[in-house]
Amino acid sequence: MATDGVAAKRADARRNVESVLDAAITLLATDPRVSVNEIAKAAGVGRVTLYGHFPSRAALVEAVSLRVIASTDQALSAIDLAGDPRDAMVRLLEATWQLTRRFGAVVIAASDVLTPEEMRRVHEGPSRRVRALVERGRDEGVFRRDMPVLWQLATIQAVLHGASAAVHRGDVTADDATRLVRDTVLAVLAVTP
Amino acid sequence: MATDGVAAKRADARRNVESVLDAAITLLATDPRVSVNEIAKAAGVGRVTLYGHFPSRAALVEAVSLRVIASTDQALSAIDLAGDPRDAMVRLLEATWQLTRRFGAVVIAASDVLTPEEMRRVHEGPSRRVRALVERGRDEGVFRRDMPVLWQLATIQAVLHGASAAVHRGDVTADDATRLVRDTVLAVLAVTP
DNA sequence: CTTAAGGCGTACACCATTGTTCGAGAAGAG
DNA sequence: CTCTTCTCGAACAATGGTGTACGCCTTAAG
Repeated sequence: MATDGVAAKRADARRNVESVLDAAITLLATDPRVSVNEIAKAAGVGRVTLYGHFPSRAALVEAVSLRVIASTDQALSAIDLAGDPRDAMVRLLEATWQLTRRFGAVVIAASDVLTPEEMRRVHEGPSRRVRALVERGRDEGVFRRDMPVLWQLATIQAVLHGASAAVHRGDVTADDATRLVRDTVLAVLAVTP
Repeated sequence: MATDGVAAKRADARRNVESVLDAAITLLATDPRVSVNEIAKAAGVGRVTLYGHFPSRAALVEAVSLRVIASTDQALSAIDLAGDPRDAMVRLLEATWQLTRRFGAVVIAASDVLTPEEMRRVHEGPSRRVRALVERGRDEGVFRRDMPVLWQLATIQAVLHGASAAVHRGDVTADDATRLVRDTVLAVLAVTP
């Protein structure tokens, strides 16, 4: 009965776990404090069933975070970061913007649950790539060096977050935002003439 | 007994209202969901007493919002917006940055309580000045025109918010942030060479 | 000093949310 | 088909927050 050393869940159980994770990601991405009830309802599953798979709300949020991180890491690792740092940054931004739109406020939900240490570790993966690229651009003289790298990373983060809010608010369309994020970040990073 | 047509509260009552508002602003500025209990405790006042002055948590948050708005409006109306738009923007940013640091997350608390309509109206006051300045800069050819004004405003907002977070996180000092906010926003607005 | 307004703590009702228990029934695995 | 696993709803306890009622004490105002 066990194809593995471990339990081997039934098919509908695995299906339900998937539904719950999907629903949780979708809802948490726009409202970090949705109730377990709403998540279960959106997943087409009873609340008790959900608790059968995740021992607590915190555990669910953590599972969602891990999935988001994995998805993010996978998407970003596919990006070619070679060549002119500006072009590489454009590619990286494009992908990151899609991820920001998709996952948005999950980070906030996570920060309510994960320890600061875990949060730091979780952030590190994706931001490492951006950081490396920014540093290379600085070394090659195409990105300005009169600001701390950490500040430049924070600004990129802020622009992405702000763009997400602006789209949600209806100030700009999602398509326009792609271009605007790109141009804005490049303007921030560019060396002053 | 009534110097006015109205009630004329006792001296300690007015003092307590002040304490509560001060404490509420301080606490809400870093955590938008503090409990009434904590606010009362921080104000050195019983929870019941607080409810004697504000009928509900929402009413308190609204009063705080009004006070913050008034304070903001007063601070910003003192800024000279004439002359080179870039210099005027620097002055405006300096003041806005101080306000952002001081009041921070009050906006978030407000958005949980006020209707979207009220929120819009409340935001309009302060953002009107920034908007007018950005538009003048565009007309005079010193700010770029290949982005929507709304986007530029959103970006300024995002940079300020991000700076606040970066300082809180310890990535940069508050003093450095002043300069960095200035340089970053100017880079975003400047016409491309 | 007298009086009324205000402050304080306790206690209570109310609500939403989390997490658990139970038993009947549906659905997958063999 | 049978057996085991899983689902589901209802019901329950616990928690933590909001808002109210009451009685006693303190303090400002005249």
